[in-house]
Amino acid sequence: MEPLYRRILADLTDRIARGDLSPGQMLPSETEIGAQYGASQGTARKALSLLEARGILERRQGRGTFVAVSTDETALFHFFRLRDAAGALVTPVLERQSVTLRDATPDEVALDSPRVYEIDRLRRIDGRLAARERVVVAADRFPGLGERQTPANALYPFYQRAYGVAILTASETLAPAVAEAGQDGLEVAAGEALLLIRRQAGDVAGKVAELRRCTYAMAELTYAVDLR
Amino acid sequence: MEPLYRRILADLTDRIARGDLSPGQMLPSETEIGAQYGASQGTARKALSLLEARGILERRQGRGTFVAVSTDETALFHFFRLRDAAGALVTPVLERQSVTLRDATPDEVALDSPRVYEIDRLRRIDGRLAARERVVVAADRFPGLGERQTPANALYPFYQRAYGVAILTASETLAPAVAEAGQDGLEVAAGEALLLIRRQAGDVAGKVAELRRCTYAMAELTYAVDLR
DNA sequence: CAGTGGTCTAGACCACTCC
DNA sequence: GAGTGGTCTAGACCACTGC
Repeated sequence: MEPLYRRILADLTDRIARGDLSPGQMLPSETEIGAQYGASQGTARKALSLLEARGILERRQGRGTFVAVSTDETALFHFFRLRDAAGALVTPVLERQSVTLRDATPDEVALDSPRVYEIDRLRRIDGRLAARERVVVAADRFPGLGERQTPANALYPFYQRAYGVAILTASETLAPAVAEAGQDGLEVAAGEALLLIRRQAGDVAGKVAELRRCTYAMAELTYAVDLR
Repeated sequence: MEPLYRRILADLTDRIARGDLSPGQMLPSETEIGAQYGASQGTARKALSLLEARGILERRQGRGTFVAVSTDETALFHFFRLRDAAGALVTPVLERQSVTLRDATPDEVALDSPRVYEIDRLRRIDGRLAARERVVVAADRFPGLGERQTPANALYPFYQRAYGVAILTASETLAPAVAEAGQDGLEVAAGEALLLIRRQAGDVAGKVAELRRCTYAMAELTYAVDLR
């Protein structure tokens, strides 16, 4: 028998993943949610606290409980790890990007979709073309992405705003490399150090929602991680 | 007024950090801990659950609550992120290591100690000298480290077993680099890709307990991270 | 079987936010 | 002042562990 708080947890997660509850929306009080599931306030509270710990909800004493909203700040803070020599956040500037609709390749099975959009972005760091990011998402989860205005900066707030897809987790694989001249369309010299990053990003329900392959020319840059 | 559960939390953390409660030791039951602090079982439970979430305690229904023990497995799982091309854990083999007692350098102020031990390790990956790790700890927290037998593999279980210092967190800074021939005493050719990693590792109380500077020759290797 | 943590309740009071 | 989450209690029953 599954504990009551787990059922509340699963049901709320599901409703948020389906878009039944949207970003920024206020939830009923603990007492009321408890009543809806035939549970006490304490049991509803347990589920709500767990959802808060996962970053799915935000709760504030005196205000209420809200579906967490992804902003440029939170997205950068969680998922953008490039820092300069002093440890300060680096902000690449978009040079150009293209969006293509195509068939998924075999190594994109995790997206579980035959058709995908690929967003290809070239960005400048300190004036130099030093970042190339190829982002792939399932076409059926992001319908009409090719016709939309895609944002110049963080994609995750856009995913949430336009499609209700909240990115909460990512697993990355990093490898250093030595550049060939002009590799990946970047302004890099042969023999320069590069950092190659592959990312799988997951949504509220833990499903893979995005894949990326990035190349960064790393003169003076570092990648910062916290392990727990 | 600080909430009761926070005082229990802080006090237990402190007792573990001081070595008053040692790794593997069983704690009293929830009810009894509550009684010791003049609190109910539910309040003690809240503190204990938080300590479990932080990895400081381990709790098991029917068995009891125990101070978490660092094993080779948990240490590798949390803090050793090198993987081979297939994503499997890489196991470097110790070639040789040396331990030196010396004055702390200015960039080691985080250790808050005038004297430090430096453990310098060279390790083989797939038969090649491909890993150099320089580990620095405060001499007064690890007395006699130079005279002890230091382990061939994971240091963190050793820190905990021998000195009661449990490593729970680490922030790392990664940078790719291009090797010079024989750099850092490794068997690397000029122009090969390297990964440089600096780490600050924190203990139960959040204090910096260890610094490391590592160099890895990365042919076919990757570094895996999970972001949340 | 006794003892542990895990779930759940019903109710109290406090701290904060907003009108 | 009304409504929210945050803390805390006392007690119940269940599920699991180990003797």
